[in-house]
Amino acid sequence: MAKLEDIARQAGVSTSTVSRVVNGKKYINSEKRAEILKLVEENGYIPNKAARNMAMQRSFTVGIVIPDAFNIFQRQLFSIIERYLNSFGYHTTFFFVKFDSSSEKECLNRLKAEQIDGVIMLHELKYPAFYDYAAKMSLPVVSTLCNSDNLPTIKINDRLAAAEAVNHLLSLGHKKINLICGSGFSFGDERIKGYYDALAAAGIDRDENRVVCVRQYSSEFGTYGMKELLLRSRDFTALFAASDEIALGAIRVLKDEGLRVPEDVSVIGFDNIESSNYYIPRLTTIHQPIEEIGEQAARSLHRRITGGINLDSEIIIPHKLIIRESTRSIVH
Amino acid sequence: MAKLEDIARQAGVSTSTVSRVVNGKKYINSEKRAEILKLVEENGYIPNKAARNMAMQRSFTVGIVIPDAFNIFQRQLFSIIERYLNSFGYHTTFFFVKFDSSSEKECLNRLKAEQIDGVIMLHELKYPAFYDYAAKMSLPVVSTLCNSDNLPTIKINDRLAAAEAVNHLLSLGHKKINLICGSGFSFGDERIKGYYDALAAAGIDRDENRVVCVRQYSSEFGTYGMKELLLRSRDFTALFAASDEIALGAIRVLKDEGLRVPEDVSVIGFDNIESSNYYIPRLTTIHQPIEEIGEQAARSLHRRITGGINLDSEIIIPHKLIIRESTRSIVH
DNA sequence: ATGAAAGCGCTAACAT
DNA sequence: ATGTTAGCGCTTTCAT
Repeated sequence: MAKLEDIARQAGVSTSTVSRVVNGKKYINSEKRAEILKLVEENGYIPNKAARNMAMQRSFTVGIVIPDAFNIFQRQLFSIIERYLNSFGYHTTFFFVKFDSSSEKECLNRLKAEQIDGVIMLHELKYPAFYDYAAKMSLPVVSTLCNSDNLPTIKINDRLAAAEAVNHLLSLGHKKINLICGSGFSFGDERIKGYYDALAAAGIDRDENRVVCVRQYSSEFGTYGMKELLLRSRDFTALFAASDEIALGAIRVLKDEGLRVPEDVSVIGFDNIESSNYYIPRLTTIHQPIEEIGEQAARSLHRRITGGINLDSEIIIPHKLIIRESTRSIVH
Repeated sequence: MAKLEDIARQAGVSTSTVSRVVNGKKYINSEKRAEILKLVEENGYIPNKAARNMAMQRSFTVGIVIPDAFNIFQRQLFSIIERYLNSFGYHTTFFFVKFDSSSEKECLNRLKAEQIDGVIMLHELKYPAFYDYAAKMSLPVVSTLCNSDNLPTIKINDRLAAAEAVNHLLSLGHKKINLICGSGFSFGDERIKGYYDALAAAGIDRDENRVVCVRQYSSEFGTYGMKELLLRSRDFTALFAASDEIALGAIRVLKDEGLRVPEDVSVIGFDNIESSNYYIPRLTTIHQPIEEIGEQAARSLHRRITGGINLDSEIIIPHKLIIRESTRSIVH
């Protein structure tokens, strides 16, 4: 591969001059600049990233930390973030991390090895050393969807959104409302709180038998949750699922048990993944404005990296209730 | 951050010795080794990746090229590949590429900038310079799911699989079988061929009015395809969708038009994505053994990078017909 | 406006 | 078994 020196030799100038031209610095004779640019083009010259990283002590790349077992919604978000980061001039590197400490440690090691400019968390790491290191290096970190360690965060208000989902069910006349939630992320706890908030406001007693927590936010775990709930009691008319995928799994089980949605039980999901609009029945859900969340996350990190001032420590993106076919008025 | 030199100074040895220890080289005094390892641990020392890349002229990372607008199935595959590459000791970097030449060029530039060890293609680039460069640099490249430029490839036999899907429909008594296919990838063409193969073998005339091609393999585009087909004629009893996501979109439209699946029309998909088993009705489909495809792709690339000999230029992974609820015998 | 030279952190050939 | 030394390809201060 052609390198800076090759171009310099061909142009009869020093490597510094070529470097300046390539990096768009000022104070360059414009004829020389044109000549060098031409040579760069002809040779298909692209600067070596490792060398540049080394010299500049930074990498122009940001890390995205995501759970190894991520669901459709998270997958969608991370490619959106990637796109925006790119538009701000960053490369992206992904840190897939499992729910165990050796995996989290591995993640920290990569942070040390690569001289990353900043990181976006779609995952809540437990490993304190990670945050310590980031703090020590004053490495900008923002959190999105979830939040850990009081990082600056870009997300919807999960608690309010969950309450709104339950209020929708309540407004339809439902009183016996089950909840299947996922675990492992703080937004799960928030959604549970929102569920209880709405019920309390409606004067309905807290009943923990109506709540089940599953390990993942996937359809598979949705089926487990629903089966468990069915085992406990058949006396319910509505279900709030903490993700659309959980909802789809749950509806599947309901159907297999001879219960119709929405005739016998109303189901509301959360996220508004693409397929919820193609499901039968179309899923009523809470829309998370994923495009905007991704954009704000990338933008916020960019501001921090470039030393922006007056930064919000929390950006709340407005969610929205999407009423479709899986919920309806209770029949008395 | 601690660097090699710091450790060397503390241990009272040269940097080469520390380097040897860190890289697990032989011929080291075992006491010194222990001492150095202890220091490495205490200092939380992790080698700088850029420096190592530079010195070794390689990066221990492999690039994965994927379409910017990738569907659920491709997303699932790429995280599987990432996992296997990791187990072989590679880092992974993703090249999201759009269907335009500037994006493909950008992809080539990154290939030049980073000293990538090899690449796995989940996408078919048109840009010849990409392949030229890879050839010139003798950069190992393998293709999976799709195939371009006669790269070594790991995939199912799409043509046979499609024929098998159609044969399943045929065996159920269907004769008027529509096809919604996607475009942009060679496997789409293969599946169309397989569709015609099966029909021809059954003595059914080729009828291009039964075939529609959409731009993406998503549910959204599935709805477009189905609407178009419905516009042309209602005289059909079965549909072969070239992806599960297309199938879901199509079934949605069918249902909206008052056509029941499978009572009025049988639908078979392709891929066997997770949600096809939770859909209502559960989707009959062709299973692509995604885990195995990912593993073989990573393994094959690894062998090429490490200079393996006698490498297959094509690995065909066996697919499987999964019969569920969306297809049934025709009612006469 | 341009060049010379030092240095980023590591590896590896060579010497001992 | 270990140290010395010369790069890897780039950026950047310091001169001029």
